[in-house]
Amino acid sequence: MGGTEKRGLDREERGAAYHYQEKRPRLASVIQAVMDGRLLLAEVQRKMEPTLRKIVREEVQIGIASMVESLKREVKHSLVCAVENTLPRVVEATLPRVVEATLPRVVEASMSEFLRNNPVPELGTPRMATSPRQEGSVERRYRLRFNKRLKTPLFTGSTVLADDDSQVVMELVDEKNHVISVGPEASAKVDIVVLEGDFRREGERWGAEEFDAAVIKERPGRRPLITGDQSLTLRNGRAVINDLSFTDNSSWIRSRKFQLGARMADDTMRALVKEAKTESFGVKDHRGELYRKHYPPSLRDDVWRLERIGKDGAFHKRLASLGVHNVEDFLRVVTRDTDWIRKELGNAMSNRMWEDVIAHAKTVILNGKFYIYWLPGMEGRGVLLDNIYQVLGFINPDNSVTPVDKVPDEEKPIQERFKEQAYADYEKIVEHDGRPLIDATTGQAMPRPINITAAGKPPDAAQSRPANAPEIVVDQRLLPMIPTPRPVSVRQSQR
DNA sequence: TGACTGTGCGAACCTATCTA
DNA sequence: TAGATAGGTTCGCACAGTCA
Repeated sequence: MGGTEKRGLDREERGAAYHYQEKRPRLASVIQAVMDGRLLLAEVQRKMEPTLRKIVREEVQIGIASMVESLKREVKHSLVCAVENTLPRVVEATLPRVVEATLPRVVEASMSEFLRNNPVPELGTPRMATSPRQEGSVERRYRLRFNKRLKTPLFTGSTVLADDDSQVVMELVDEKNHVISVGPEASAKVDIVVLEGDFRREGERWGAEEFDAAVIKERPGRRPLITGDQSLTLRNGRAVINDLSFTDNSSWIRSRKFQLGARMADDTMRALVKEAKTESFGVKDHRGELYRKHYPPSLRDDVWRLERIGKDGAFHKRLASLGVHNVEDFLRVVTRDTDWIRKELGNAMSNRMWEDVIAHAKTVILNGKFYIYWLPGMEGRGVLLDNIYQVLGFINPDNSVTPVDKVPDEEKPIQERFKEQAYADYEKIVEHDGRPLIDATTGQAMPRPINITAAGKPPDAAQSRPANAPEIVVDQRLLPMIPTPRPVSVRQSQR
């Protein structure tokens, strides 16, 4: 097993390995490669640019230095002093701009002259009038964009979707964000690539070369990092990403995050169209999704879907041995005897962990069913409970129900004994047969059981789930309905 | 044969408790 | 109070079985 290379180990080294920077090629070797026909035009330009940039910078510096010297000779001593004090700052401030403004023209002119003097038949006529390699050299008129944010976190093997579960659409837009639907660009091919997670922020400028340098390839010996729609063809400026998934997690990369990027497949198009990228996101092992906790959990979820209870972990095994297999089982046993189940889990379950488990479990959506414990030897009397055996009220012989919060004070001791008896004899609790249940104090149908949190309030799933947990919307129409009540004689308060 | 899926193993990580 | 320790969870890796 590769146990020596676990989490946190050698990440920097691995990151560095994947960010191997190509050494700057010597001009002579580049020229030789071109003459041999081993380099394509784009490669030539990419390899020569650093050298040419250096030459231009040196020439500009020499020119400025020469100018300063002649100025010095021509002005009086006092003026020379002033110039000496201010010029360095001026030069420092203007030099980068001078270089940036000069470099593209020099590169272009040098390339043309170089290729005129060194004709390479396979290369044909130089076609790149502008360089997309440097943002700012030529403003790219259009840009690609992902129409929506991605749904995160992503898992290996899962299809990449937008945060609203729709498909992600690639769009070609202009500077006013209008989709370009006509012209050759609107039906061009687009490549989808994976980028390093810390590559630029939204709105920042970058050049094509920087973008390409941030592209991540799969780890050695592994399948391609993404599979599916890696090559799209725009139709009227749009292309749907139907089926794209990651084959590997993002933990091995320095930033531990990826971004999806999109670039025009054709170099000519890249001179006109800026690349797109998404926000950075983590890609987790597929098992992370398989074992993911549910927010909120459902009554039928395995108990390990609750926070702090690991699948096949110690608590899961202990609960299973006690007959607690799902969230409903767990909540029922908690309602009946919190102290007992708490002790059964042992000291390893700290108070804080216990609070987390309970808080998560109580965000469950109840299904609205009623349960009844019929008191033995007391004809027609029973205890009305919800799914998780919280007492809702007490059933009277006339089939009406006194809600638990409306029990007269003088009856509370005996009702408390009924409740304890129900919990002690819980195996005889049965699901309600559907007869109408009428609130004895209002004459209205008994309200359907609602969720009661530890704080005594209905849970707010959006508040209780962690920030990164997906929001689950429960369709209330799918929940069982309480039978429509028949008008029956309302039990008036007779005591 | 390669991709996919399930699972065992073990290291990293988190949290609470213990102890000096 | 801070460091050590212990117990539990999470997650990456590797491997075996299955399937197209």
